[in-house]
Amino acid sequence: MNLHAARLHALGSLHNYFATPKQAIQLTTTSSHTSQLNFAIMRYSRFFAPTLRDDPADAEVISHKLLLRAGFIRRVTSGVYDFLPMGLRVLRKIEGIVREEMARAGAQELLLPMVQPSELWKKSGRWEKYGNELLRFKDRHAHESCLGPTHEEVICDLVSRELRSYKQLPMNLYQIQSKFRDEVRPRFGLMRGREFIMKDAYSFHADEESLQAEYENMFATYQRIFTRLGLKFRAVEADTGSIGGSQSHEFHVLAESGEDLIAYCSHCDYAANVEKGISTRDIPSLDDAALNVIETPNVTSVEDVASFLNINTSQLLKTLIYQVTGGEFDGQTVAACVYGDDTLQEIKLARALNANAIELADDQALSSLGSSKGFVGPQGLRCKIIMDESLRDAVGMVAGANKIDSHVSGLSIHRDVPQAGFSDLREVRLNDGCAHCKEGHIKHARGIEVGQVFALGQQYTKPLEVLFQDKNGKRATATMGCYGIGVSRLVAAVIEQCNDENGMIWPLSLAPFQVVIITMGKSETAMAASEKMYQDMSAAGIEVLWDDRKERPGVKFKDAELMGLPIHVVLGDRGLEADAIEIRQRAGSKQEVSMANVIATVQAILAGTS
RNA sequence: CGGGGCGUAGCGCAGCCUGGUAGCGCAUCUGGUUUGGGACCAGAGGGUCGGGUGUUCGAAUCACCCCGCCCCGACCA
Repeated sequence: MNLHAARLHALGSLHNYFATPKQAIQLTTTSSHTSQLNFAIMRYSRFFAPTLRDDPADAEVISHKLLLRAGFIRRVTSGVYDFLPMGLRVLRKIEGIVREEMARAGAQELLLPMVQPSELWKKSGRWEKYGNELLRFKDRHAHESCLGPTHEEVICDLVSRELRSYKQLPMNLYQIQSKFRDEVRPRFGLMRGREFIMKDAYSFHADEESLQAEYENMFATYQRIFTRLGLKFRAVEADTGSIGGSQSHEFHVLAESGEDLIAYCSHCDYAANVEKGISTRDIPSLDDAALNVIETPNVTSVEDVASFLNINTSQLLKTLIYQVTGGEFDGQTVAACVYGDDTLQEIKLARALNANAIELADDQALSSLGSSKGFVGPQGLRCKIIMDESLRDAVGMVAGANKIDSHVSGLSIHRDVPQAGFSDLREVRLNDGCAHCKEGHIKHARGIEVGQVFALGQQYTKPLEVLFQDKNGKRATATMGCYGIGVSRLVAAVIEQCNDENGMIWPLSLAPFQVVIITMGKSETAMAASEKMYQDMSAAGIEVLWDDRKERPGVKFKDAELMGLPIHVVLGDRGLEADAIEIRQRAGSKQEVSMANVIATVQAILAGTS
């Protein structure tokens, strides 16, 4: 039989397997372990899971290293990966849990296209606003399209065409699908890919209360999902970013390698992304004084000015000039001020200005404002000036004099910068006071963002005209929420939390296989006992991989541990003769049981009763 | 986009400075000895040295350009 014919034959068996499992089991029991292609038995010797002994040189974080080493993924190009069978199995497990919980929450699954026409994005205004992350292209008819980074436009288009009555609302539709975002800097393997798999849900409502209820429903659903995935996580208040809307929470898996910084209160349950978090700071009490110009030759940075004048950095006013793109101040420069010992949070500033993007202005822009780099102050600047709330009543401050080698002292915001606007601009600092409970102080943690929920309101439903007839027979615009989970990112996030020096450690709910049978040696008895064990376990509904390779024991143990398979059943002549079969758990423990008790023991472990 | 680094066999690397047509470990294949924690011996296969141009009798090596990848920053569901 040539290879092609063998494949057809094997596929025939596979077909039978799906049609009648029992029959397939009979088919496989008749086959010996010398058969060339047997798709029904998960034999490691035939399984596509190429493991590596060394860490690949271009992997930095542990999840990326382990995913590559264990043969779960391979890189195709920057930020784009193949999922090999092992990786796909984990991905499917995660998807399964997400699907179960979304179904429980009352959401319905559908599938939207990845290729989207520019028209919809122009309607929502994001064709211009979304930036370079949106991969745009033209088809053969020169029609502009993009790869979907998210699906608000498409879902609104669909729903707008089918929604008639308030009686159809609320509804929550979701999909699990590939997204493409042309990230500036993809990194860390599955953690920040350009193409990635996301569960995105969109809910539509007749009113705000209904949206609030669904927001809470999804919030609770996310908590259940991440709990079932065995993760240590935290829900935090979040900026709404390019998705927009009025309210948002992010769900973060706590991990050192996380790209996000989370601020949380030591006392109450307040937690927020630093992009959004608020806190209280000590306001220095300074005496009001007259404005006075002082010579500060070559002294430019906050630290240098403070030490030159022998004052605290909190007495200084830090003024930063930004070039704004989009919004009311499009194309203009804007000055932003915080206390000298604070950091300006640029996302907050962009948000306060309703800008698409902000960028620190260059020296030229400074001089055209009549100022000079290193000596910028707000007084007399001919541009929009926005200050952090904490500066509202500040007096006696030191600021740049907008003149080389000069600063001013005695600056009073009310008196000297009366036109200033105020907004929350400062980044929360470690040990700041908690603005919510007023008792605790701010602490920091690193997180991997794996989910986010948004109350969008009518931001998309208005421009895309998602309309319905309300109770009174009047036309109304639907209210919307959206809810995302980074499914492929979760694969990495779980590994970041669950690993040791030998490799991954999958929780039972996510493991690519629950059990691996490790056959020691190649004696006929060990092979036959292993194959029978494989059959019996499969029949008992256990997901099992049989390591039938002609490898030495150490190699098999190392690979099983690297791949993090939870239960290892070791079958060798020694154990078989003594009727003491070793069962090891990847998480640590091991025991020996008689052959007759192996399956019951494994089932007890799987049921969590052992 | 700014800064730094890298690109030589499937993986990890040496060779480059000082030009002479490629090497090591692991992996793979064959044979043998092994077999409860990444074995050993013998043999073999596999590389247009990221690509192009130039300098040169001769380029992995020197010069220039391009491409790709990684890290830090900027940016970002």
